[in-house]
Amino acid sequence: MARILITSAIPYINGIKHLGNLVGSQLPADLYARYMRQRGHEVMFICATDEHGTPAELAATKAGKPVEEFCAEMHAVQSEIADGFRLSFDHFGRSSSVQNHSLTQYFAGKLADNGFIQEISEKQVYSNADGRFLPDRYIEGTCPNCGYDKARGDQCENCTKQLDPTDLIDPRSAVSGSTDLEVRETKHLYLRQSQLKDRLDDWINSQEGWPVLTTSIAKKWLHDGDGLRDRGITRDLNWGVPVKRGTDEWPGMEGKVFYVWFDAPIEYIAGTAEWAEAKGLDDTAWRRWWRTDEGADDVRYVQFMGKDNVPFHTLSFPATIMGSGEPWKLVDYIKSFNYLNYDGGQFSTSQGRGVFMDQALSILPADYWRWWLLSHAPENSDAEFTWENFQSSVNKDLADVLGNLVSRVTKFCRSKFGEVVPEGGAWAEREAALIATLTAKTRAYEGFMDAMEVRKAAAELRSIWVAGNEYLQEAAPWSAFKTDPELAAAQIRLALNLIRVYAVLSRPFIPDASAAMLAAMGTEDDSWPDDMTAALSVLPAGHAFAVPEVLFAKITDEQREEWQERFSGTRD
RNA sequence: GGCGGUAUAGCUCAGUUGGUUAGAGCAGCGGAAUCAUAAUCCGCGUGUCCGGGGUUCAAGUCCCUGUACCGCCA
Repeated sequence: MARILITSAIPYINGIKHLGNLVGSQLPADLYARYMRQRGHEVMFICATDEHGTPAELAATKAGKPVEEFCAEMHAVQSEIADGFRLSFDHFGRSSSVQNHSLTQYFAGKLADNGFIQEISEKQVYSNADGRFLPDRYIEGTCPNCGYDKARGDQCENCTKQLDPTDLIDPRSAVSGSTDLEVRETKHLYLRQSQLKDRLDDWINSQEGWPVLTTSIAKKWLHDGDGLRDRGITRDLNWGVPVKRGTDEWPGMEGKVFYVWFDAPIEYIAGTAEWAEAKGLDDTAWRRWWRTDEGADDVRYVQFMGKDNVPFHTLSFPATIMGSGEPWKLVDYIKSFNYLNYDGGQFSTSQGRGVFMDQALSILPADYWRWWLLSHAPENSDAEFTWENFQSSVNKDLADVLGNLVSRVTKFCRSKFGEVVPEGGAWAEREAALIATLTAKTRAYEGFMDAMEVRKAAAELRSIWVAGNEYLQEAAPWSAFKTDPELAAAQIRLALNLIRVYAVLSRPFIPDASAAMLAAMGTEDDSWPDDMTAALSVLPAGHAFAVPEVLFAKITDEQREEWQERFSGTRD
């Protein structure tokens, strides 16, 4: 039994995430966590909301609420939706937790002690009307290059020229529209990542089998231009982790907070601490997952994220860990994903384009989405969601291949033998051949799941379902019943057991249907089929079962067209 | 502009360190069966592997170059 620590990139608090966000981190992480638990490993699966930063403050203002209240509400909303998708987090934390405050301050202190923090004075735009410094992209004005009047302080969206806020003509606050702006001198802390460049480079190069997407992005940032740059880790904001050096005040940093990207990954650790507190456990309970000198030396740590998050997880966060000079657990494997597009374009949170998590659950059960998203996960390149593809995949795979198999077996048995596993007869060559096939396919499936080859695992699982239909078609118990009822009984006894095996194997992908299948079979035996022959004998003759409701209703053309129309525009 | 990714059957995609007649699912066509959510099973693919060069006994698979689309640029 191994110990596996799994984290999913933490979603930003500012609103409900879309399906592209889900498939890029939380969902594959959940697949892996569920699978590893089923295989008997000790799993710690942590996720959280990423709550700090300017967008959260502005969203709270727009909602007319204090930012703390806004975040608490949105955390509850996101938590409920995660439950709806059956995301099996051991803990769904918050980056605004007291644990994260103290750990973030702790790491900053250690980094400063070891010389990896530098104080730099810089000039930033301050808005008197808003009473705050404005990040570059919250300053608007006329582009000096093309004359576009809604250019942002970081870049003109019209002519794509990179800008400095001070370049803008007639600059104004994007928050209030005020032109009462001034440039002020302010001091910030920088993480000297450049000092750790060689260590990071060696570490990345020593990794075997990481996705190309992960290493290529990391190397680009390490070697592009002047190499890895230092990054500012503080901001002039109210909402965030106050800048402290460990537990001490940090002279000159009064009223400032750590920048969101610095405290967010630390929340993986803090979230585990939150888990311990919620469970009423002491610090040793979470430290054994994170301190290699306190029991974490045998932990395998796997992170899941979309490609936009790769730089932080391959460089910035490891720099924080390494720079601390302490034996905190570094990630062992980074599984990264490309983007999921929506019907010819991008999913867009700001434009409300695509299907959002709450909307998805309002029209179909979680299993439909889980199956489609995972079996089409954007592993090797960007993938695309279309309603036609979704409808045909779900109908064919779930309703026809799996759902119908359960139906035909249970209903046939009920009509010929009643709702109990029939007795009599014996397996023959055909059954031996099926067991050999299922054994080989199950081993292949395990291999793909171990390797986090999500699409391939889904394809293999599907082929395992298909093997059941192939067997039934060949064995044809409906024919055998007429001439040799004992043989038909043996075949159906196997087929009923097959349903239980399928429930177990399918659970990481479609947990609700899996539970329904086990319930219908009247068993709580969810042991993994290490030995297929034994696994297909778990339900003995005489065991009662029930014919379940239709597991997966098909998506009709009318539904598809309606949803296609409903989600084509923008969200309210 | 710089960097990165992707371009394979009508559609969605696999193709390991270069090596037998380039594969899968879906859709389509033909057939079997009738237990089942008209579900299942079997059979059927002459694809300039984006274009053009090159390396090699051998390239979808490596190198150069062109084109298209996508993303990132702290």
